[in-house]
Amino acid sequence: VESTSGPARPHTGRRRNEAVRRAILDAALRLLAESDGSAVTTDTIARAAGVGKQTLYRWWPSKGAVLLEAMVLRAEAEVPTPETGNLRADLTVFLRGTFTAATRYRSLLLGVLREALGDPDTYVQLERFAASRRAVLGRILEASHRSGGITSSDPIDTVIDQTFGLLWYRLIFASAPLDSGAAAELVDALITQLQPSGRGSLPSDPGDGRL
Amino acid sequence: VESTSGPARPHTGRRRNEAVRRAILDAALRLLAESDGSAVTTDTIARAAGVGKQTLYRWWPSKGAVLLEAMVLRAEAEVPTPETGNLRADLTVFLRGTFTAATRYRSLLLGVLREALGDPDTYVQLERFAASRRAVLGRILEASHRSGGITSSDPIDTVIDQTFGLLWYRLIFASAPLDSGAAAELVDALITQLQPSGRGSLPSDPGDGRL
Amino acid sequence: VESTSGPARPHTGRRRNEAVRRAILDAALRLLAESDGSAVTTDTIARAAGVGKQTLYRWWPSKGAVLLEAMVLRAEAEVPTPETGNLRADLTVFLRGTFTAATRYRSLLLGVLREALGDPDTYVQLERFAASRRAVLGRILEASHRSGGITSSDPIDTVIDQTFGLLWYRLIFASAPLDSGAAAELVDALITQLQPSGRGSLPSDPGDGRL
Amino acid sequence: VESTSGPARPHTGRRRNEAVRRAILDAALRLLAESDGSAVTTDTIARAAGVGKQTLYRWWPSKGAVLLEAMVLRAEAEVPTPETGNLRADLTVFLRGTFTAATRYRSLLLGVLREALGDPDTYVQLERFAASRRAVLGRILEASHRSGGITSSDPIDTVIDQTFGLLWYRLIFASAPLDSGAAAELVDALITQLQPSGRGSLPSDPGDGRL
DNA sequence: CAATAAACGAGACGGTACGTCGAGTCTTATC
DNA sequence: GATAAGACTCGACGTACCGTCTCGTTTATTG
Repeated sequence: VESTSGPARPHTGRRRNEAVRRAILDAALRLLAESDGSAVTTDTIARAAGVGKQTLYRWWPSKGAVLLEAMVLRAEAEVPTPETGNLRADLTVFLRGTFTAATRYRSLLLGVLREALGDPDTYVQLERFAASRRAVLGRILEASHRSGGITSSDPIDTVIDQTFGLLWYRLIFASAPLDSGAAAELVDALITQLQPSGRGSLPSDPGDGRL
Repeated sequence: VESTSGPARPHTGRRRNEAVRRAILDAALRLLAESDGSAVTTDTIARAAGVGKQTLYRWWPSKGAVLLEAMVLRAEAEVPTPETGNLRADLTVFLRGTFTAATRYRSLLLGVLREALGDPDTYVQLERFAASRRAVLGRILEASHRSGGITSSDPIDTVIDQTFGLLWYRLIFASAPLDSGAAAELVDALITQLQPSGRGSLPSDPGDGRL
Repeated sequence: VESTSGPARPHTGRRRNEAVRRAILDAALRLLAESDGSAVTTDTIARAAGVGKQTLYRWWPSKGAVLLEAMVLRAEAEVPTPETGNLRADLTVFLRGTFTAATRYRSLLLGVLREALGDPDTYVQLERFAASRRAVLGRILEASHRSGGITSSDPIDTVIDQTFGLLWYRLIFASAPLDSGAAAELVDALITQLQPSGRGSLPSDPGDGRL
Repeated sequence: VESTSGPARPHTGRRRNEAVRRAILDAALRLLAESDGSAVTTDTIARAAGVGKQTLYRWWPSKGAVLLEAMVLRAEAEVPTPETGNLRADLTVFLRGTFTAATRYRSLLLGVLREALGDPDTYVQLERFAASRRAVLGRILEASHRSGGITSSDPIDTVIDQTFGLLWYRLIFASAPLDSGAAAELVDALITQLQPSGRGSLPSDPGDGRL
């Protein structure tokens, strides 16, 4: 009933079954959680969802896209984006939530990453997702900046990339846990870093000749 | 039988032929550099190296392992590990070198990462490599610590993971370049972060400011 | 959800493409006819048939099985099994047809034999085929026997094995042609052999004492 | 600088080790007897003989040639070639011996056959061997012929091919045993066949239609 | 008794074919 | 017309075996 001019053919054919979409996303998620990741094939996803493979490809362009959508859905559902204006508080909430969710969906994220590294389309999508996450963090940092104590704005990109970098790095290499302690430490570090350098010395970087 | 990698490589028996090993590693490197990464198959590596596929599998357990060894070799050859004791100088040299090499061998690194995410053996090896890189940076940071200026030592792991995290994150997502400017910015950030939390700039305070 | 009363699920999904089956069999046949036999690989068969290798292995367990089925098909299509009751006539028609077909498909038959000697599955199938051919000839001989002139029935197995033995022997070693002349000679020989021994002499085996 | 008067340098260096030759032949034989034939590779033969692979290829041109020589050796050692002039006796001894030996070395013979079907050189050698065996049988048949009772000589080739055909056919397909009983039956059959046609006894028609 | 030459055990090597696995497309029958 | 089942094409993977090549050693012949 979406035409404003009243279609003679109100609707032909079966509609897209929303339950099927959820089943596929859930199956992908579940398989990634349960198995080692090498068992997540298009066939197994389809079978686990009780779905034909073609249905999968009718709605997503590739396997990676399915994983990606599952990931985005999780990210949006689980990660808070509080903007109270209090830098330390906002940052803590955001990072704690992000780290927790990332840890829970580690194999999902790494599965998506793997796909993205092999498939340009998925890569672009994942890049977009990463950019949107950066934007969220950027907004938190800038909000605090505007509302108060922070004057340095140039190195914000570095700070952001350090943050998500640490996140992905620990996801990949598991060099240390991504728990609340890690979040707290990182919050301190970022705040220190963003404050005006106590030393009067400004890093006099004269421009680096970017390509 | 056109070995694209140069001179007649005499075919030694009984002992492992070192020239063959080099030819394979070189071919893997070259293919990753020249092509989009999807063209790097075991067949193409073997053919480019003028080598039978079996020889490849005689010495490496999988394709990923070959890429990995090529990567480790590059890392060791290209990245300096200066330990003069001057934190800022050492850090700058190390990060600049690391960033430059990583950028040059981006497709190699990402190729290895992709393989590692799909093959447990390769993953373990890559993890080991990452740990050894962390150790190098750790030694630089701790050396400076012992030799003077810095007293805070607890959050070193966070600093290290932030550093390599930023490196890998930018390799993957290309959110910003990994050039000398980035290195310089990061050096400042890390030093700030490692200094005593006294914003009143009192390095005499041995407290570490952790909450 | 297993029904105890047979297949509740008659058939779902795409059906086997008969054209593909024919294409594979034809390609195998053609390649064996055209080339020296060493060029008949699974890859070339699949490529010549315009088919993925996987399809080949979906329906046949090995390369030999494909050749075998091609052979059986030819045998059934080309060799007449006349049973008029007239021994000499029936035998002549059968042997002439068999010899002609065998000669035409010599490389096919030898290719199958080679595969069978290396692969137990193919061997079993070939054995079955040989048995069915023996049965056909056996029926001809026994039909004539029942309908008339021949009384000796015991040595029929020997006669049969001599016949197919000569066929295979000449296919393999090409010691003499397998033409109509050869068929005629063999017919005479077999009829003579099956008739009651004109001499009253029984072969008195003296025993030679060898193990 | 080749002397026309033979080699000025009669022999330098180590001589061929006869024990090695035997070890290789024995190993080939043993492996064929023990295993299913697919386990008889150049590597396993060499290893079983305690010999380097190169030694094998120093003296034989291919794997098939090794098997072939083992076979010929066995044939010469085991099969008697009696020529007393008594057709029935000679034939019985010859066939009994041949059948017994062939049965004992079945896997050897079939292994050789398999190699020959894939390797032209081995094929030629095997063909030569088969021809020499035919010649032996031919001499027995002709000797008897010359010495007396048999007048028909033209179909000797058919008789010979029927005989060895039955031998190989039963080796391959195991349709019936190759024991003394089989030999006795075959002797009767061949003698009957070679005698002047006992029924109407009209040897007056010499035309057989062969080209 | 050295120097030389060949045979030898070992096993790395180049190459060809094999049979398997997964991605994404196409077809059939059903709902 | 959307769906479940599953057959299809394509291409990469890792393995097996062949026959060649070289190493380092042993054994015989020659100077």
